[in-house]
Amino acid sequence: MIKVTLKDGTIREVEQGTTIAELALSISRGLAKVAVAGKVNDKTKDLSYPLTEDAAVEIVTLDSEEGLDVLRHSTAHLMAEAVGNLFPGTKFGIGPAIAKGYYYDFDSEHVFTPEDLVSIEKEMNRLVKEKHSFQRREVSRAEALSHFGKLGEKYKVELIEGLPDDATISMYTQGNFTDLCAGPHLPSTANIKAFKLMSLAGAYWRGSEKNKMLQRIYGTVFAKPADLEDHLFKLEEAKRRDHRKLGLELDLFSLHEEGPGFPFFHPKGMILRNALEDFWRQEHRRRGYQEIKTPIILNRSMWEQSGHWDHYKENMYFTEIDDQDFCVKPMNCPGGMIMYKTKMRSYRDLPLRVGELGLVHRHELSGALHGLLRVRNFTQDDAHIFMLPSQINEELIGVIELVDYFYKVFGFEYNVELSTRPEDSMGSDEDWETATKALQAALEDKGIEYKINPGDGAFYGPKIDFHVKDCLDRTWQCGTIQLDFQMPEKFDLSYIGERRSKASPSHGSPGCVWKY
RNA sequence: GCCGAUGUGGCUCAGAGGUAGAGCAGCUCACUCGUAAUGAGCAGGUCGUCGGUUCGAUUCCGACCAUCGGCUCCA
Repeated sequence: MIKVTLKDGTIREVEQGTTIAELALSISRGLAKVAVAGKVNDKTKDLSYPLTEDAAVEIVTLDSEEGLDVLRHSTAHLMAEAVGNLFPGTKFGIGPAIAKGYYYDFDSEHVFTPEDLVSIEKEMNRLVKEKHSFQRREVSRAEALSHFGKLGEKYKVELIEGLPDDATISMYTQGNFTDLCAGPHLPSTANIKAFKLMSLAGAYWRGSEKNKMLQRIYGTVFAKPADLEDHLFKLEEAKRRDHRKLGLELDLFSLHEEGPGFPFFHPKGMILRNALEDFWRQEHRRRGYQEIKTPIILNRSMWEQSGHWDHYKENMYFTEIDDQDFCVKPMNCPGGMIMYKTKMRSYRDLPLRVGELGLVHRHELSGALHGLLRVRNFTQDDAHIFMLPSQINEELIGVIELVDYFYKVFGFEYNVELSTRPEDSMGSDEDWETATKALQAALEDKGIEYKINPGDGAFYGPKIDFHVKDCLDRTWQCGTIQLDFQMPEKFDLSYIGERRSKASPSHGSPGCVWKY
């Protein structure tokens, strides 16, 4: 007999080899019915997993996000099987569970159409009726490679090769479809009761535009039909709240072929903008910010000095004045640097908090444009904080609180990422290290959960990115807090220190708490 | 940029190889009924752009432009 500690803390004695499904049944019939997987010492396992030693076990049900993830992932496999049946020769990419559903990437000669989704859905229904069980099998690396190698599943082979040496490699089979997968899965396809295929999209293998573009099919799935309907209804409701639709109906703004990504603000839209700006000014004034305005066009040599010419050129627009090259600003910081240098600064002046509502232009990829959320010009409510090294932490925390305050006022949900040094960047490793640590420290002091986004920092410094959610739960990178030691150095900024020594201030650039 | 879809009057959409319609909005007149749409009438489109096929294209083909859904939420 072994001892199993349940979620509520009770300890149960069961025979060695008892599966999680049997354990669930021994607890209650109702629980066994909704159980989809188990967690053994915090590791998710199939219901068929036999318990061999004392452990903490939790039954995962469809009432939880974890349970739904199992359902979603299994449905992805189901869809892959259907696609494989209908379109022989299809190669399989990955098919993870995502929020509210799942997707699967396929490499197929056949170009999928919306009509195909209907037939794939039918095939899925057929497979559900056949009640195929999901069978797990653990295999050696060599066996896995040979299995998928023989089938010409090059993406699977690539995945296997990328697995860590000590990884347990497992494959799941249902019906005549076998996939490389860590699991866990539902006991059977029969447990999939409420799904719908949603859309088709192109997606680069592993998200890199250097790789081949695969065809992605998105699907959604829920525990029961009522939940699915509820979700579809909410999607419809969200569409009605799409800012692009509202912008048109309420006569707030418009977009035109004459200027893709360059929005026109109408009188009513300006009323909103002005109200936002009033609020922005009020809150910044309260926090010790002064306001400036710097030019939209500055000469090339300045952009060479700032590093933009070398690191940001592909996103910039250019013009010529009196036979000299000029650039349209993609960022406000260099203007702020020039402003700083207009007079001698003392350490007593620091921190110097300066805000700017600056109109910036950036060349975004045509396919990325989206209403007012991804545009080619926008007013960025930028700020430049010039500060002593000793003031960094406090200032960063102040900015984090400011961003949080603004988002809370408008009811935005957001998540936070820490973006680190990109390949194409400038400055010493030490500076990057210091700056990244400082941002990290500020986040940790505030107790904010964040995830690291490697290589996505600005070319001159790491940043904290705030991703806000839209009505369809899509996230958009909005606010960002950057800490850079590069600009002050490039522009030779200085202040007179306590001992009359000259030193270079640090520059924090809390860009766009919002942008519009 | 890449994959797929779409592109018809201000808006929402229908339509077919032979030179285009509906509703709403707009304008005029009447009604005055008070808070999303009363009646009658009028006006409004080189059917995204440019080429090609054809006796003829907005409808077929191609290119381009724009818009929409996506482009790691990692086996």
